[in-house]
Amino acid sequence: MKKLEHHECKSALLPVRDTLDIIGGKWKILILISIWEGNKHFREIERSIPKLSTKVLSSELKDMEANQLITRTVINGFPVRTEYEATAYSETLKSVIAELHSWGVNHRKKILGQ
Amino acid sequence: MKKLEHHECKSALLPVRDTLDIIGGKWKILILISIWEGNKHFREIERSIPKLSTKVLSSELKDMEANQLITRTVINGFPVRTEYEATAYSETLKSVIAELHSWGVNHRKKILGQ
DNA sequence: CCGCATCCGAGTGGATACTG
DNA sequence: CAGTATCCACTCGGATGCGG
Repeated sequence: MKKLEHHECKSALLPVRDTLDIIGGKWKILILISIWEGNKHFREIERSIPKLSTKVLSSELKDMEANQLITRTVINGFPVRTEYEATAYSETLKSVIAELHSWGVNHRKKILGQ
Repeated sequence: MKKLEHHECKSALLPVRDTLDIIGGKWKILILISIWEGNKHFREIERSIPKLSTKVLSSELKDMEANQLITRTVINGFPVRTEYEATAYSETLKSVIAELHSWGVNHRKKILGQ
């Protein structure tokens, strides 16, 4: 993708903020990765991420469902079980995460090597 | 850059979080863009970004200086003036921002088109 | 097992005033 | 002009308990 020029930055802001709102929190990427790794159930996801409370997990999952990164399926029976799964669409975030990762690796090298 | 595979995600997390910490706040990208657009002085930057208080601006600028995205130069005289400038290094964020932007544009299209 | 409701403390961020 | 200090409202998020 081409680089943004300075004069284009202002108009670029809203979508940038949208994206940051969606993946920028403290937990969303962790949760997404946990699901990518195969965790499907609420407690499974909770246990896979230290320090994450049920309240926060619950609200994060709702956001992510609204943004179509995951699906939520209730399986009737007793006890009730719920399955969360990553959507194909969520895969499109991988290039974004890859870019964040790449910059972060380089930045860490730069800051520490001084 | 190649896509991340699932099993690589865990090790990818720290650098991703680093990057999000650096640009993920509510203001940092706005401030960076304001400086890219030519605003150099504290009050100039403040006035260019609605709702941004001096306290927050002050602390954000410190973070950004620590991360070498900007430089701070005090010009003696009276009244004292200070110049903030974006570093060449800060330009490396443009591809990250471009990726966030591109995903955000597409996401907005997807969400609204329903 | 799933996940919401409630309570509550800590931290964030806004407004304003003030110093150098 | 540049930035800090203070006060305060508000939000966030942790702990816990409960209902389905």
